[in-house]
Amino acid sequence: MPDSAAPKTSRIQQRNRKRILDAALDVFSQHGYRGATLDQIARQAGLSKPNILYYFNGKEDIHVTLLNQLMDAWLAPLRDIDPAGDPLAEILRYVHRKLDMSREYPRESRLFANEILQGAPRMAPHLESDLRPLVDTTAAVIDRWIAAGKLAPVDPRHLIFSIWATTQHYADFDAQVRVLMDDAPVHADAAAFLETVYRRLLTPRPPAPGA
Amino acid sequence: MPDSAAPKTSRIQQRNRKRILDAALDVFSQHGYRGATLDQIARQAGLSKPNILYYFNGKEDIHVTLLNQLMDAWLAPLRDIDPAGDPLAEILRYVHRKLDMSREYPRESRLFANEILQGAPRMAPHLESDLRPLVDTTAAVIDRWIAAGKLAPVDPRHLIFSIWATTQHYADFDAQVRVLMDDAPVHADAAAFLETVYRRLLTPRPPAPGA
DNA sequence: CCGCTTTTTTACCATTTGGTAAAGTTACGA
DNA sequence: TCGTAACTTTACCAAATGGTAAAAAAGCGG
Repeated sequence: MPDSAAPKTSRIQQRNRKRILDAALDVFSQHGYRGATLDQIARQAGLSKPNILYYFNGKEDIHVTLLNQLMDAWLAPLRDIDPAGDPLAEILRYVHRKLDMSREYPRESRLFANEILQGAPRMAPHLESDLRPLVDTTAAVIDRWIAAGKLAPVDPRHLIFSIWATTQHYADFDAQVRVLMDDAPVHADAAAFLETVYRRLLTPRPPAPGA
Repeated sequence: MPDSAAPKTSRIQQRNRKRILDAALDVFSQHGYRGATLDQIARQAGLSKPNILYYFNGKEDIHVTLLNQLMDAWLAPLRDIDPAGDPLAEILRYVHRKLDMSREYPRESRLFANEILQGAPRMAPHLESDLRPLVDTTAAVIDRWIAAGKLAPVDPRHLIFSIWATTQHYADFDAQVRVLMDDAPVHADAAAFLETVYRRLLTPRPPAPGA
């Protein structure tokens, strides 16, 4: 019976693992992997350090668990682009979802940013195995939309990069944005701005008549 | 004679300070402030740790020196936007210069990215005193251009953010870009893409005839 | 209520890290 | 070439950090 064994995770185990991961998300996203300490995570989680090491095999284990767990949620909006939908609407919806995630999950955004900034030492395999195929198929979808004249021609991969960059900027560089935008409705304005950017960029225009 | 004293910095002092700062740029940009160690910097610089502390007052001193020193170079392209020039050309030139800097000075880009990501603890004063006024005046220039009908209307601050985000992305998220763009001419393609983006976004179009 | 498993705490430890003291070495002007 | 100031090295620390051992304390099915 290697399969249907008893429920491996007790109530208390589930609660504490969740607490630890939430605290770790706070600390890792703020200080990066090497800057975060188990003591900080323990304090934030309201547990002792050895107790944390009862639930996880070490600092790296916590970090990797977080990364794996978040990867899916992070890529969901890209996965949800519907090849059968209206091209411009699909892209704009994607932009807005990514921007919303920047606002609602800034810790997750910064965790990834930190990891990529340092060369993705603990995430490279996932980029290759999860992200890359997803980007490949999405780029192919966009290329088909362009070929069908439904979108103005652009490089689909750089388009995706620009969407990531512009939306995540509001989470990752929040400290800077905040200095430059004292109490303006940043998120709403950003949404309007990005809507304009991608609408003007992608709206197909009829070929100039002539020749 | 508090002013025209003897040359404070000997040849050897200049050389070693430069070595240390260059090594520190390597290490800080790769691991972030807390992740960097004096031993790493020392090894990279080819000096002993105490010798490094002969030239700088401590780890933080090195970091702050780097940040201050780079701030100017980093903001130069923004400062060079000419209010009397052709609006679209000025913006596009700015975009290309920023993109070039991403390629030629990725360490500097990552150093700043790390600092901002962690809340700009050692740079907040500079953001307030240097960056903010510069962005304010640049935004005013762009607003005037828009009012004069030389650019399509957009929020100038979010425009600046988007330029920063899209150009620095290629340095800061290089690890990700590299996974997704195996041996394509990333920089050239990015330049063409961004040219298209900002040209389509900012080219003023005559108001639709009607009413 | 008992006995066994799961969870938590207490008390440590080895290594790393930023930093210092002080002795030694080198450069260089008089 | 000699003396002094600039520079470098050797030998250390104290604190912080990731991690462990083992005892104590809860939980919990019977």
